[in-house]
Amino acid sequence: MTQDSIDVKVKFIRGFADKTRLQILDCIKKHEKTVSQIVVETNGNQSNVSQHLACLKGCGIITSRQEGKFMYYRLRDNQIHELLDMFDHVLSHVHEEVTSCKRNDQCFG
Amino acid sequence: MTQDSIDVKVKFIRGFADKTRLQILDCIKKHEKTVSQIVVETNGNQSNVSQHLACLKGCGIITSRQEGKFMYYRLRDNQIHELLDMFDHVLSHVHEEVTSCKRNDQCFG
DNA sequence: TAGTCGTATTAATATGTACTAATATGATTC
DNA sequence: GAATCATATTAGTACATATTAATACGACTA
Repeated sequence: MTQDSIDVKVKFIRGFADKTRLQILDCIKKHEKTVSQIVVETNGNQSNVSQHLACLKGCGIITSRQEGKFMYYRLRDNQIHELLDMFDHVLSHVHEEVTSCKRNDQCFG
Repeated sequence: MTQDSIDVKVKFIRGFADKTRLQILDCIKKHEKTVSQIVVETNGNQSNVSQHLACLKGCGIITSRQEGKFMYYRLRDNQIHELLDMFDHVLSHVHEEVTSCKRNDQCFG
């Protein structure tokens, strides 16, 4: 694996590694939504959501289309959908261990 | 999705969202290795690698077994292996966009 | 064309996380 | 049991990232 491709990989995965972003993804998982819909449904604030959407887009996780003054965001493609499902699936196995870990040092675990 | 389970999900995914940790995972992907083997192969330093291993373990991504003074680390199970493969697979599609993103604000994208 | 609505951007701040160096622990060997 | 080897932990620091509030932009509408 080249240095470059591992950097891209980190960036891509990091797109999923945030609570707000996972909430957004969950929110638009079934069908596209506008920014304000997402803001309401995730109980977020507009600026923050907008920034996370830009981040997700930059990571190749979502795409958008404009319709008048609205921007609709949706998952990039079905592979992203499958990846999200895979997370849930794997997590159903690991859940207990992850929960019980009480590490409290610099490495967030 | 409950608040609790989304927190666990974030934690789990974050386990993968770091260059050093991805390098470690790549290193032990095929078979278990000792800490010092990993240190050498990833060109890391002992303390740092050790901390990341603890992190990965706390995230439910790897497990370990002791043999004398050696600790062997390996992927937790085949699902983790599949997840790593899935990352590579999805990335082969998204690669260009992620690379070309030039965002440079607070949201790392 | 002024005003409003939806979204994006900017700047400031607070917090989280990775890294390094130093030290501690625990198991082996002499 | 002292020394050595493999690994873990701790403390300090630097850097990255998330959040908020304020502001700007762009597209409709009256």
